[in-house]
Amino acid sequence: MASMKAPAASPRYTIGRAAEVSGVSAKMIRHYEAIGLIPKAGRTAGNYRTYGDNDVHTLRFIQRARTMGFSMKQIATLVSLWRNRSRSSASVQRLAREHIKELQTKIESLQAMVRTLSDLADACHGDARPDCPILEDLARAPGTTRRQEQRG
Amino acid sequence: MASMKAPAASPRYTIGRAAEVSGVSAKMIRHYEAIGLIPKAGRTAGNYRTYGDNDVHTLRFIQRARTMGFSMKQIATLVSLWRNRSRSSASVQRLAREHIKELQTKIESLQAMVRTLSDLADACHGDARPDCPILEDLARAPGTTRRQEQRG
DNA sequence: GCTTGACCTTCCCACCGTGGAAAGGTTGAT
DNA sequence: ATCAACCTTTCCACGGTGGGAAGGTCAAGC
Repeated sequence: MASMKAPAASPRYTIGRAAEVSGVSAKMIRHYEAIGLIPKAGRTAGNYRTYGDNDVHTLRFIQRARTMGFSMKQIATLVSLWRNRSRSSASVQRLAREHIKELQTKIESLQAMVRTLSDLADACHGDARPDCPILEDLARAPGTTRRQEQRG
Repeated sequence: MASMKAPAASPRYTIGRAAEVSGVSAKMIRHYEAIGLIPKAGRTAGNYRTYGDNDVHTLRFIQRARTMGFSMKQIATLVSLWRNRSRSSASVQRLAREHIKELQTKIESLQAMVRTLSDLADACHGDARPDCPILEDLARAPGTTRRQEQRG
């Protein structure tokens, strides 16, 4: 490796810098290390953690996976798949599709809540009087006839 | 109605029975009491908590509000509005509409995740080869820094 | 009586993901 | 030498829920 302009065996970042450039807070970087999601960082003589470009790259990967709503556990798998050059794209796709299903399930249950609440809020006259279908519904005994609430 | 309405002065439930009929676990009933969401339960001579019909009714109210996705804080407000006979239906409606907005925001962000992931999963051939647009996307730097080409 | 087992009590620990804060050490610049 | 900005570890909190330990209570059976 006699390359002159070489990226200098990757610059070292402190945790604060790594946080800045990766978008993961210093707090969370330490946490990820503690739970074994990322390897233990190297240390300076003064016991400061140091990070290189590839560490930062990993952190960005994790960060982006978080914005996609993957759990820590799923991310651990994703990271190891990412690192494993002999992975199959099928395994990654499977994980993604499973996560999509989870997301859709969550979306549906939230939508059901919205439907119910919207109906109730619409039925509520919303003035100074105390009568309120929303409270009446919440107070209703289970088993009472309900209108819509269930998709389909 | 001058006659006695109750054949028995409101049956008393143990926490386990109250949990059964309200759908709130005994664990959570104690928790709700601890955080002041419900008043401290009465006790028997043997220090057991006792609950009456109205307590159970409140628990069911809380339970139903949970299934609608209201937070504990919102539920605390709802319960007090429910108890307060001079509330305005407008205040309840406002709370509900705010919650609906929160739910919709959450739904939208989940839907964005689904969209992104679905696109990526569709673009992934999903076979034994390691090439995978999903990982490539997660690894992609937001700024630029496209150092480590993952098979361009 | 006494034992058994189901129930209750309190208390502490865990999860996930994140942030806050205390109390101290290191670094780099003045 | 001092000061500010950074780093270190450790503990605590949130929302909500569950698990379990160690002990008390109660109703039933023998």
